[in-house]
Amino acid sequence: MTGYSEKQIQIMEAAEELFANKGFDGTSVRDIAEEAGVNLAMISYYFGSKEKLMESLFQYRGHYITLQLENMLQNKEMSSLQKVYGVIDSYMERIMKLQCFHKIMSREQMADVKGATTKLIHELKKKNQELVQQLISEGQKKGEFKKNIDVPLLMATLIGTTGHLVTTQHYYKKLNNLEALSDEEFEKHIKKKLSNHLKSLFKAVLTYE
Amino acid sequence: MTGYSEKQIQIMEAAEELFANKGFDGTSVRDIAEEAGVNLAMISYYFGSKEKLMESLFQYRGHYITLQLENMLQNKEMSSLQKVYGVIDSYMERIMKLQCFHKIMSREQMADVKGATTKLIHELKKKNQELVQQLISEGQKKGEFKKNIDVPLLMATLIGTTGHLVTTQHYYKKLNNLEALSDEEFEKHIKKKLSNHLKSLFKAVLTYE
Amino acid sequence: MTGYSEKQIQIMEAAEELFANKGFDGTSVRDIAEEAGVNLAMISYYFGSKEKLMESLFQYRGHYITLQLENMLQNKEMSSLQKVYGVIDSYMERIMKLQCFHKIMSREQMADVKGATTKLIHELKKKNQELVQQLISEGQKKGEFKKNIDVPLLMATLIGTTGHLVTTQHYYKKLNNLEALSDEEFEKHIKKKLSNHLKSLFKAVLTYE
Amino acid sequence: MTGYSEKQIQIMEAAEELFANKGFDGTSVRDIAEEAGVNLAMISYYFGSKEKLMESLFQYRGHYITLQLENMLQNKEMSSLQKVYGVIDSYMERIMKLQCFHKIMSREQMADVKGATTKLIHELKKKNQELVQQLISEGQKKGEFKKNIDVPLLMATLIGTTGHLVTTQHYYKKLNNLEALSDEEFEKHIKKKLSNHLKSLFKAVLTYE
DNA sequence: AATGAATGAGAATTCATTCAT
DNA sequence: TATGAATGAATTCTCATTCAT
Repeated sequence: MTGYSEKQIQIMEAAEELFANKGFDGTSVRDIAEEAGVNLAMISYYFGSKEKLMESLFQYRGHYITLQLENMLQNKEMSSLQKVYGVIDSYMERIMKLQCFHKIMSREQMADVKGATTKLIHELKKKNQELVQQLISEGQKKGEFKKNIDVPLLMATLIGTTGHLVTTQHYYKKLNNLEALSDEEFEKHIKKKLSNHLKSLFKAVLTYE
Repeated sequence: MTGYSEKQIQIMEAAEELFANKGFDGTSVRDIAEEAGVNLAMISYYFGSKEKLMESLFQYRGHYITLQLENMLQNKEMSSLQKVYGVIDSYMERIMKLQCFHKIMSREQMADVKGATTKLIHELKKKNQELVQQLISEGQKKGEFKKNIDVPLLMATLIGTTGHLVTTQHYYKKLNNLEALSDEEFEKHIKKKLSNHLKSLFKAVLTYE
Repeated sequence: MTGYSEKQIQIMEAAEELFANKGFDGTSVRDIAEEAGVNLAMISYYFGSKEKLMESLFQYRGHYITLQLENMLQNKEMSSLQKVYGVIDSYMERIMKLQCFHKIMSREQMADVKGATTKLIHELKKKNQELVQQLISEGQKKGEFKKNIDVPLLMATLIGTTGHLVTTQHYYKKLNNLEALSDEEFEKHIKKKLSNHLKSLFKAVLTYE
Repeated sequence: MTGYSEKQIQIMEAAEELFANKGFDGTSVRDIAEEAGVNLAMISYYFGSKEKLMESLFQYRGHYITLQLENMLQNKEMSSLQKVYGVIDSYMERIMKLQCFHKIMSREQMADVKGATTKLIHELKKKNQELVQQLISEGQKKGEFKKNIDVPLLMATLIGTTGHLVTTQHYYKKLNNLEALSDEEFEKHIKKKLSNHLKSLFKAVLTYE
């Protein structure tokens, strides 16, 4: 139970796509209302303001984003590398599923003025980094991983590479002659490639071989 | 000779910072005029419109961005890996120097509607990818590099990691307790770390050891 | 029997206070609903519109306002001056009890466009003036009062002085260092002062000594 | 020199009339723009907002209102009663000339929320009361005036009577069959009547005969 | 070349009211 | 009888741009 009505979700998802592609300021509430197929005044009615709609969206998606990974991390039978692979796939999967929301987050992270979303983003990043740090430390203790791993930069590579690919997929498609592929095929293609790429990258950096 | 007067550059650089941090639509021409310390009407007067100011900015910075690398790539005395290292440092250096402009480019790449900047970005990406491709191929021919290198994804890692770090440096600082550092110190710190990180990443992925 | 349900009165009294202090246009039906603790739609439901609510309020209060004085005026044992004093006290009392309503009337009287309230106000003023005129004439006939009394201006002094004090009591309090007094104490204080003031004024103007 | 351009004054005077007759909230900036014959956006352009336009109006008129009386009060040849008459005429004259502005002030004084105008009104009232107090005291010292004069209530009578007449002149006209008179004639008529009325009132209350 | 003044278009939001239940 | 949801119209204000000088 998210606490949002069907119509509210309809509005948030319309806003999500528009915010992702046109930016918050580039999107008018008219655009959102039209895209969502609701009356213009409903947006203020339901969310109070455009700003608060954005906050609601963050809460709505943020809720979904956080409580992942934990049970996998506690699994005693997986090797640390397997767990890292799990993190990679899970992260990638999540971004792929919430592409629009991640574009919005990317945009927000660039802003100089700290809005209501800043704190949420900070906490999300903190939590993610801690989980991965924990995982790497575990691998190091077990002797699986090298010493001297720079976790923050490793995170930057995971997040940056994935994010870059997602936000520039249109260019990627054109640059690599994949325009014939349907959206689904392309997503499948890119997921596989990216997964392999990141795994080989992480393996090379983390392990002794 | 860039063809831009001092005042025009003043305006473009003010716009650059604002566009980077607040987005194109989040920045008003009034903001720009104020930041640049020029009369409001000057912007339309000099550039025609806000849109065209953006295009001028791309031309102004794009001009600077492209004509790099070539002579280094033709150097016969450097190993391929050294050249790759050169590319990494040169790219990183460039992004660091033009952080604002790169933020703008990141934002633009997310947009769905293809503006006047789209073509420029596409060509830039194409050229970069070709140069690196060429370099990798050379390394492979020389037996320095492994076969089966996925250049587009490697580019995504280079660009994505660097870009992510630049655009989220504020979070990085806070997350890693580096807030005491001055901007300069931090930049130096991050450059070194990132350079090492990317080089070890590329080395691990490209070479046989 | 006024013909209004408890809930309707609740709404009208909430509206009365808000209209008095914020003006008709400065008060939203939402404000009224909230203040009255009723559902927003109830107001249209019960009164038809905000405008009609105002009219109902005028009817509700107007009803109460008019049917005063008459029996006192017919009293054969009071002197004319005593009757004038009675009018002063009765008028003052009424305004004090219906301060909010009188603020609303003051506001309405300034309006250029003649609303539904205009006629009611006109009739009220007419009736009042006639009654006082009658009373003065009686006093003149009896030789108690001077000739050449300008009744309309005398009314203006009665109404104007009282009204001014009521509508600006906040300033009066501050200007005369009475802020320590409770609302009740202040009302008592002001009533007494004003009664004395008006009576001495009227006595001086009306009588031969 | 008021510091306001011709166009700004044009706007303020249009606003003044509308605010007086329809109230601040009952007047839209559209109304003002239309009445003033200027473009809608000019109002924000010149004054920032509707609220600030109101403040400017208060400053514009307040400026004119205050610096009166003083030299008359210092005149050694006039009797105190003559000076009081002077105050009455001067006050009345002022209100008659700035009828609209005084309506606005009357409205503002009823408001519960203290806006930017509150302080100005308070100071104006304070100054006025002090000047009159001073004048009465002088008359008392000279033995011209009675002891035990309630100055604040006397002020209420001056201000209230005049104000009431001004704000309800339309009713006064109709009630006293003066509708045939032109505006100018009526103003002349009312001025004379009111002046006489107030003077006789004050004389009766202040002096020993 | 440069600018203060001006403007039409469009922004977000609030409003009184109505409707379906 | 009563109400949560919905809406068209109108609100204030900001915007990028242009014009007269």
